[in-house]
Amino acid sequence: MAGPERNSRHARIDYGLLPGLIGYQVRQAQIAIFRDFTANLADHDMTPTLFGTLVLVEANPGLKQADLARALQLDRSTVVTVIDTLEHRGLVERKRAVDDRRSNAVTLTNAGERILTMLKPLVTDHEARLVKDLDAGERTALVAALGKIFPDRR
Amino acid sequence: MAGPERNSRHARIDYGLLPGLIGYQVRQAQIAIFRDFTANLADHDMTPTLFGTLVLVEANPGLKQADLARALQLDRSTVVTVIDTLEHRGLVERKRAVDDRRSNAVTLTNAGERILTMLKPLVTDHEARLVKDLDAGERTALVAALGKIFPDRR
DNA sequence: TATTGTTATACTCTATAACTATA
DNA sequence: TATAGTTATAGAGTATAACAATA
Repeated sequence: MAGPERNSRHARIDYGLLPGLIGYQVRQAQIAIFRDFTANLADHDMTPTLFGTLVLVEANPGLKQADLARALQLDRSTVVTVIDTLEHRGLVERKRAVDDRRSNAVTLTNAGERILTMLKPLVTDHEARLVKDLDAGERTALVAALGKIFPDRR
Repeated sequence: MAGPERNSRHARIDYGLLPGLIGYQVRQAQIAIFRDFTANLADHDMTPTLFGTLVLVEANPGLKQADLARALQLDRSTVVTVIDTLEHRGLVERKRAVDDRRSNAVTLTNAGERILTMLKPLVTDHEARLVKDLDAGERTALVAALGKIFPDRR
């Protein structure tokens, strides 16, 4: 067949102004990232939010749920569900905070520490796939630029 | 006030390895972007997916639903819901495609054209807020780098 | 045989509102 | 009065599986 048609059997479409929009690019990237993350960690039934929670609890033993909510931009009620999930799996524990008895101090269990040790290399592999087409400078610039997009982080 | 304490009454937490992860940064940015987008376009009850669909249909009159699904990384069944929503609002129309009678050719209505003309400046404002702390070079680099993260786009 | 659109269905993630206990 | 955690509930967005029509 002559003419400008491409090899793909799918229509070649015009993305209009979308490719120039940060919002569009971030959204599309996030869909791809989430798929790769969950596929790569499927054996551990792990999502980015659950993993991030484990990392934050490890880095801040006794972290309070409200602080976790602020850190991950989640509602307090959503954090209850997240901690419930991890607690049911035996990966974290809630204890009443000594300095403020309204709060829970969340800590990793030994099992939680072990899982996190296993997960980190998998996440490193996942990240390596994401940035495989970026050089070191592009990668650093990307992280820095993204960080400036949500300046409401404390 | 002396000392390194900050003004915030909230705990200052250690983000551990999260800030270095592309996946984390993209996710946090996306949450912030989605909130700003929907707040800014609340009067039009518009989401990024609905807006993106209008843009793609405008740029590709007669676009087929399956192509839209590929372009936005959505399932075909999800696209049915998206087009239903826009059709019920009178912004797009489905017609049977002449070249392939399995497919629908989706087009903007006049109302859809008008709405899109109104929305574009609002999205431009939204985008300007997102990148307000980035210079032009950072902005260009960010778009390019994000585009390389989901290379499965056709 | 494969693809398109559709339907029915269910799942995940998230938020809102109201409650309680503490501060 | 305000905040932390919880519960019940609901909504948005998404996908899976099965189907009819068409290629």
